[in-house]
Amino acid sequence: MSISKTYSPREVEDKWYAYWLEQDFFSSKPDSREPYTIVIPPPNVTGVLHMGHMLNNTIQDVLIRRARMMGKNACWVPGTDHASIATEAKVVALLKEKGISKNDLTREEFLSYAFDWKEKYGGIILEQLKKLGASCDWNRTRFTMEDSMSRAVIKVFIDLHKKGWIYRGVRMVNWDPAGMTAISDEEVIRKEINSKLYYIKYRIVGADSQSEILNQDYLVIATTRPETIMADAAICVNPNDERYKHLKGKKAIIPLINREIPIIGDDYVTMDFGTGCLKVTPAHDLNDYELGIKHKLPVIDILNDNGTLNEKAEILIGKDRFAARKEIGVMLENSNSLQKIEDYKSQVGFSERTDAVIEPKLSMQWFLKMDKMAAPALDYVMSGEVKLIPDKFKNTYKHWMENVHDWCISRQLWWGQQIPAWYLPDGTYAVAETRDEAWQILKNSENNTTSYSKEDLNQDSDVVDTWFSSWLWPISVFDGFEDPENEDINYYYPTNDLVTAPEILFFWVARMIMAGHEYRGKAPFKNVYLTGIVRDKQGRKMSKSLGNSPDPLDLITEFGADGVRVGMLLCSSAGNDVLYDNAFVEQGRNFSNKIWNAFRLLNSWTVDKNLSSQNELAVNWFESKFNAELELINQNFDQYRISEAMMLAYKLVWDDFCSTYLEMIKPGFEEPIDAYSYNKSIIFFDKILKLLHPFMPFITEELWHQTAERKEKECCIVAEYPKPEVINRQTLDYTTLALKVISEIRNIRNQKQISPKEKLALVIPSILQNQYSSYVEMISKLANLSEVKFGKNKPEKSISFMVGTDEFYIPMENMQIDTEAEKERILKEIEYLKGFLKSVDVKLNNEKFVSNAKTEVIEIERKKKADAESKIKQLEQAMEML
RNA sequence: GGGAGUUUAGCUCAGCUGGUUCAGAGCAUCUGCCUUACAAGCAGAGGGUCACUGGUUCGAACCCAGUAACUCCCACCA
Repeated sequence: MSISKTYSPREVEDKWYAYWLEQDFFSSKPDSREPYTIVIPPPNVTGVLHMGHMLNNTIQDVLIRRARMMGKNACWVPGTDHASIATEAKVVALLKEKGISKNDLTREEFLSYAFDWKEKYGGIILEQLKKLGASCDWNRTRFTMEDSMSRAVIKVFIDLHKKGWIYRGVRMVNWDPAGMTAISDEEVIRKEINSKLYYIKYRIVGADSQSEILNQDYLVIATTRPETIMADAAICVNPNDERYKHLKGKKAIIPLINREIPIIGDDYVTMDFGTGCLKVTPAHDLNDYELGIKHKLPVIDILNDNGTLNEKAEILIGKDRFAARKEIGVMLENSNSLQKIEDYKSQVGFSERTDAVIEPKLSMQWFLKMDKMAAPALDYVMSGEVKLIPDKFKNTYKHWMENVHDWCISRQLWWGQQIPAWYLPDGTYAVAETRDEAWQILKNSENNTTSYSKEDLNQDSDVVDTWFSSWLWPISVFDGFEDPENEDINYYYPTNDLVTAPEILFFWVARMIMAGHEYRGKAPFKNVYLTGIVRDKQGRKMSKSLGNSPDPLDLITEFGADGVRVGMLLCSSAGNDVLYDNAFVEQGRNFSNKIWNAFRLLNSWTVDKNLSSQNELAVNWFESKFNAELELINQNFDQYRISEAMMLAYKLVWDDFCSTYLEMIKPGFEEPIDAYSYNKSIIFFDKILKLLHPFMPFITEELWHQTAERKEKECCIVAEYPKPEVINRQTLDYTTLALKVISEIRNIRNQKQISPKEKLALVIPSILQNQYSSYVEMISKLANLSEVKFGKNKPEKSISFMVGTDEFYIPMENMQIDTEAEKERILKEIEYLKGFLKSVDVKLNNEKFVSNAKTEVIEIERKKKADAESKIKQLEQAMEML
């Protein structure tokens, strides 16, 4: 049977994924084993897989598969997030295409459309994860808006309200005019924008308009938002500002609408910024709002929820705020109220979900007090009970937790958990799960409800922030709210590792810790592995809009899931951004191919049972090598240096197993191999497959079944992860030196342009006879030698090379030896060594060094000196011979 | 404006407690090879003033101070 020269992943991947599912290998139930649990950061239900997911989920799958093989009860809980703003926006857009406006629908109708849509397109991303090989327990798939999880959200809301941590209040919120909802501070992305600073003249009431001194006639105010002048409530100057002292108590007139406003003083105003005059617009700026409260100014809100101007603006009613800004500029110009326009850079907030410019807006919202919850959540991380990997994020975390703001949790949307607050027409309200309970609460309260009936109650039309459901995720996926003592939650909680992006450290990670502490008394996980952001070669974040992101599924088709996984791991150390390049994935594919071909070689051998066992040295060496590397790999895993662990495995397989071990034992063309070597090699390969399985699940499973007859259910995915065994350090050291000798000989071949086919001879210094006698065969084979001798002197016609402090010779009787070149090479070497020796001598002659340095260090220096001297001596002898 | 981080080979990054695993790895590059597992390969080789300037030390990529560039987070200067 001939096997393809290249590995073709496609059928292999589908076949094994289906088989794993069929055998139920991913599913987990509580038992006596130690649990190892990961909850997936739930992707948006409407999302499609992007490179960030690939990285994130590859890491999770590596961790979970390794834990499974190490005998733990591995449970990876998948699911999706309802992502209220993003999903609602998509549904609204879809309805719009059908000619349906959200405003024309009832809440129920809209939600029914939304659920239909979710049923149809939701969860595509989970199907995509399967292509990557994700070994989630799909029976446990959850959705943040399914009934039971929603009930948990409502329960928590009511509980926190009872505790007095949830409150309702008028606040300046970040209003997203595109999403038509308030969003939290964390969802606002600030960007520096090139804008214009408009210098607008406000006439002063009572000033002599004929006055020759223009400056007394009007004030000039610098603003980036001229469209809000109609909402001005005052003009504010610094009371210490000499320029404006005379204006105290006077009034100014808003241009265009000619409304009078007072001129007030407050030292909030910086004198040297702009003109030193500030227009106070309480409805549209947070500072102005606070200034307005202090000076009891009216709030004039001139904007509709969608960002257009309303009738209070008096002019430009119905125009969008940005259109209005332009028009006002022109209008001010025409009415001679504009002094000048300057270019200006300012920080503007954008909605994370819709990218609309945020409008500060006063509105009634629900808030969650954060101070009480933040304190313990900070402790978990600072004490190391929850470890952030890498720990540089500790600082950022601390800073945020110490300056945390109350969390605006209400959203003016329909897609989400509706806030369990019930209002009477007079504005009194109760927080309760049902209308009946709310009615009971209100009846029992001191409020007078006699004039109302239960039917007069209206539920708050807002929903809670999506994060208000996802912060419960590690508990709610195990039904820990509805049934706090159930078997699952007690077994799986707290989970082990969380793998997520640093971007949502506060949105999500910090809040999960808060919820975990509040409702389980324990943080929800022990380690948080923070991946970087996947960027393109130029360092730009990969995004759909830039079109710089490859489609992960295309990559999987082209390079195989294993190749893509390896590629992602190769370019990603924890917490560092990933500069993605297809070259990494290619490297991953090539690695798959390498493993495939190692198998082809093993598979091609015929075993001769009558042959005595050979290659014992090679076998012993690789055994030790494997164990030594396995130890290192495990150490790296323990430190979550997964990329490093991957690279070590890569080198072990490619360099040590393929390039070295297999070449050592490979029989000649069409010759059989002895049973000992063959069986050992199969055992090694088997271990290698297991070692690689967490990184490359598909190819390893495939080959695992090809290398031996396997019983039903006997699969690599559930095989026991190799354990480090005996390491013979001497074998490792001696072999390393022998390999060095081989490499030197090959190098000389290259330099002297001697064909690898031409056999050479080698003279090994006789003092090394003990060390090298068992290596003669191996060296001869790998360096293609005809004869190896032990000797004291340099053969007359020969080339020499050094390994360590020993000089080896390759006799070259038939070859032309360029004596001059050889001399020159040796001289150069001697010169270098002498320089080196000098620097060592300086050190050793330095009394301070000898008296201060550790004895080991001094010993090392002495050895360096001795080695260098011995090398020089040998080289000088060689010179004489020439 | 405040804070954190980064800067080591052409690229991506290791380098742990200051000293032989100290200047490393992978990729890329160059040279020679279609050698009966693999050209998605094999065998070799060449790449670095460890951002810069000082300091501490017998000894600094590593510790300290300053400078520069970049990145991220936080923040209400119109």
